[in-house]
Amino acid sequence: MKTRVDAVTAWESLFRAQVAVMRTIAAEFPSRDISLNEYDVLFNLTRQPGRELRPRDLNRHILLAQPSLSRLIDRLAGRGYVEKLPDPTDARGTIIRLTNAGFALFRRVAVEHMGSITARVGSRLDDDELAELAALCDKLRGDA
Amino acid sequence: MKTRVDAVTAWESLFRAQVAVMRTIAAEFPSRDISLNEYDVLFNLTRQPGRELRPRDLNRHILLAQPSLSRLIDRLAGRGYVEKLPDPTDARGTIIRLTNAGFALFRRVAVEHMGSITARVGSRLDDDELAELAALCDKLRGDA
DNA sequence: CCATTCTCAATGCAAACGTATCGAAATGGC
DNA sequence: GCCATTTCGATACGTTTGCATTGAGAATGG
Repeated sequence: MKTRVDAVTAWESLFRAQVAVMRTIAAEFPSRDISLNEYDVLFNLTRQPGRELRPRDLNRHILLAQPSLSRLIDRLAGRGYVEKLPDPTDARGTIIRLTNAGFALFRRVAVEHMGSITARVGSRLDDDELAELAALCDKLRGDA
Repeated sequence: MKTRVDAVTAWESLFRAQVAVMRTIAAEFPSRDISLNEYDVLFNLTRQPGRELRPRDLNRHILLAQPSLSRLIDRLAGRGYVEKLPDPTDARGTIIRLTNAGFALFRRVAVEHMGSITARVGSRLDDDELAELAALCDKLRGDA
């Protein structure tokens, strides 16, 4: 069956490309104040209205086990980059909100980080290819 | 500048797709004898003539720091899945060779693992899209 | 030919991770 | 309303990871 092989091949290519790009980007990642996973949490918070999200929802976007994310959030909170608020609609839950300090840190890091991405990704593919790649990956993710 | 934004967007899409697919695949990953990273090492060894490779070369394909890979290999060797041989052409180097037991384990795990990939990846994209995605990712990786 | 520099793999150590588990609160059936 | 089940986030504990460094051998160049 042809599709079986193609699916595995496509995943293999995507995975290796991710490894190759991630290696460059991680090596160039700025700031000793924050790790890539921590940055990713800040990034996801900036994309939400009010810059806040419950851990459970954050966890859907981030490749970390729930306890790991829980501790990562505690570390960010300890440094003042996020704050933990009680969820009025669910007494079990917590709301993680990006602080001004966290947003400032994000913006400072994001500029340089996006420069790395642009240099590494933008140099290999042209605009049409980038758009095509994004469309295929969005379809593959299937959150649409 | 349009390309800057597109490159970042494309990387974001690729990265999130990787997270989404990896989460499914990792959850379904078979066998408690081996982790995904360990499987990846075995996989890369099977792709080489003689099923052997030096740690340095393995490291290019795998997203792990050199000391982490070094210890991962030791663990695999301790369980008999790979063997460490002296490199006749470089007395510093070691050659990591997949054992028969390692190859048998790989094949046993690979069948089920590729089933997960096919189910998750193959169900969202058709054959043409899979081929297109693979081509773009290969170009992005740029090992060519 | 020797000194300097570089590369390969291993080790010490602290930080971060995953699995298993827990308490508390929400949900769903009866 | 009540008990069983599920969900949310936190904690315990062993494992894995990365950074810094080391030692040994290869390459360079004067």
